Amino acid sequence: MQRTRSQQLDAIFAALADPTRRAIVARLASGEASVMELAKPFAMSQPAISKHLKVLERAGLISRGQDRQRRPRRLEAKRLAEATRWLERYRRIWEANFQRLDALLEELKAQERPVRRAKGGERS
Amino acid sequence: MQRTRSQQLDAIFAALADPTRRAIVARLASGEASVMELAKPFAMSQPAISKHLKVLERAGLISRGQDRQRRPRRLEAKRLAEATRWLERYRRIWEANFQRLDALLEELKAQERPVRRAKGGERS
DNA sequence: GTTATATATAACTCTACGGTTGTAGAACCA
DNA sequence: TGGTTCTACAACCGTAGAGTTATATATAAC
Repeated sequence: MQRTRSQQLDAIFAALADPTRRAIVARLASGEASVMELAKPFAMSQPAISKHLKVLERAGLISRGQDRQRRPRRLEAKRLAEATRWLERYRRIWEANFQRLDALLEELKAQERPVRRAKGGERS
Repeated sequence: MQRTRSQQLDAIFAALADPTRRAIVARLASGEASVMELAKPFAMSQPAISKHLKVLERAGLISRGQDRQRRPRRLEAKRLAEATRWLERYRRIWEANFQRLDALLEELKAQERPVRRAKGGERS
């Protein structure tokens, strides 16, 4: 059902907005693990963990392997990178603007010209 | 009420898991804006936008200024950086492990020694 | 075959979220 | 003063999320 890029980001960020799921990601960063192994550290039922894994999987953050009855999960770094890219982008833009703003304020201060915004509310 | 670092990450990622809020962040990356200005592009009531702004604010991603009746919002790049740091961390670790795994597989293949996992399930 | 282990699914509860409308309050304008 | 503009708040509704227990499926072991 072809998800848009925006829907992908929805899924990725939503998946990471839960401490249990972030802990799972952290755990998987040091190697693949079965559902049981992943469940062990948490005071939570196995189905609950399976649900969390499903969320992470739908977000593309992890994938399922196969080893006998086990279905070990592993990280998919691509999607982590995708989220990172989104964040980095706006952080950079904003930081650039911040420096521009600094420069602008210096300029205005030098000119001693107070600015009153017009009703139309034009944005730079 | 002193939020833990984990709760902060909860709030940040949850805030970014909504397309409207990401669009608002994108908009604010190019300069501060009033609630009305932020609401304009969306087919959504003003209170809805105010709610979204509250979510972003609770996550520390934006802050409120004051200009007459307006309460212009601006980005707080610090928190974007915080989320980025979390993501980067596990992406890097995993990528490092991925390369180690490659090396390990080469090694195993060279030795032609099939490994059967013992019952205890020790993790490397 | 039976039994055990590992995982997934179903059905349910409870709460949080994203939207609505209506209204209140604060700052400006005439 | 009265009216307009901008924002916030309250109450409500529908749906999705995170957990539960119970059960089903799949692979393995005996």
